[in-house]
Amino acid sequence: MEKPNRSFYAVSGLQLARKILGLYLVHITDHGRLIGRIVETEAYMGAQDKAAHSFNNRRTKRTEVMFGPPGHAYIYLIYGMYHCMNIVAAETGMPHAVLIRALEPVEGITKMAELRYQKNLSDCSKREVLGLTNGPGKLCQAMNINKLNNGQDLCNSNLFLLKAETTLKDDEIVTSTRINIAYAEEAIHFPYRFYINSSPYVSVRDRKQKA
DNA sequence: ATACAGATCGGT
DNA sequence: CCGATCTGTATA
Repeated sequence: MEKPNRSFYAVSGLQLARKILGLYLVHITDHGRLIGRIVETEAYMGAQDKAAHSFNNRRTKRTEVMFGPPGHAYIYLIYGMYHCMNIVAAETGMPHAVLIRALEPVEGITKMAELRYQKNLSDCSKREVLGLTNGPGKLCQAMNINKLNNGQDLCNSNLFLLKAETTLKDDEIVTSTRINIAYAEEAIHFPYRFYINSSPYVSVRDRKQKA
């Protein structure tokens, strides 16, 4: 499997959100390789998107990475206790990003269980196994991703993507509105969330999904 | 210097 | 549904 190059990421947030579904997120840590397959994403479209931290080109210490070149990690602390990971999209100066909302655990699952629950994978219930990475905060905990990874270059660090062997068909993907953005006015209704319909690791399913 | 809300999660 | 927990951001 192959690592995407910089130009892979130099597309709009919407395009990238769809494009990275099914790809693998890899984190090489001191305790081994942690790998998950991306099964749910959300696009944040920068200046024009009221749900985005970079809405209206708000440029602060926190949002700065999103204004940089594509293919870097934007990671922030949410609610004082969890982290969320995004991948910066689009060209430099255009602060698009893609939030990774859910993974299917692939490698290092035992370690993920320790990081999430401080216990052995074999002692986890089925519910706990499904809860390993089915949410943006959960997957960061399981993958040992935190603010220290903010700004890392996915083209040149221990945190990166790998392309999948197979590509997904459009009818395997559900498009829906984004989660927990009630403050975002008209953007509440934008169809900027994507997930693999067959995956049991999706965080929230759409009530009336078409595909 | 102060106020306040948040791209979440787990327990009730 | 509620509370945890704390930083980023805006306002002054």
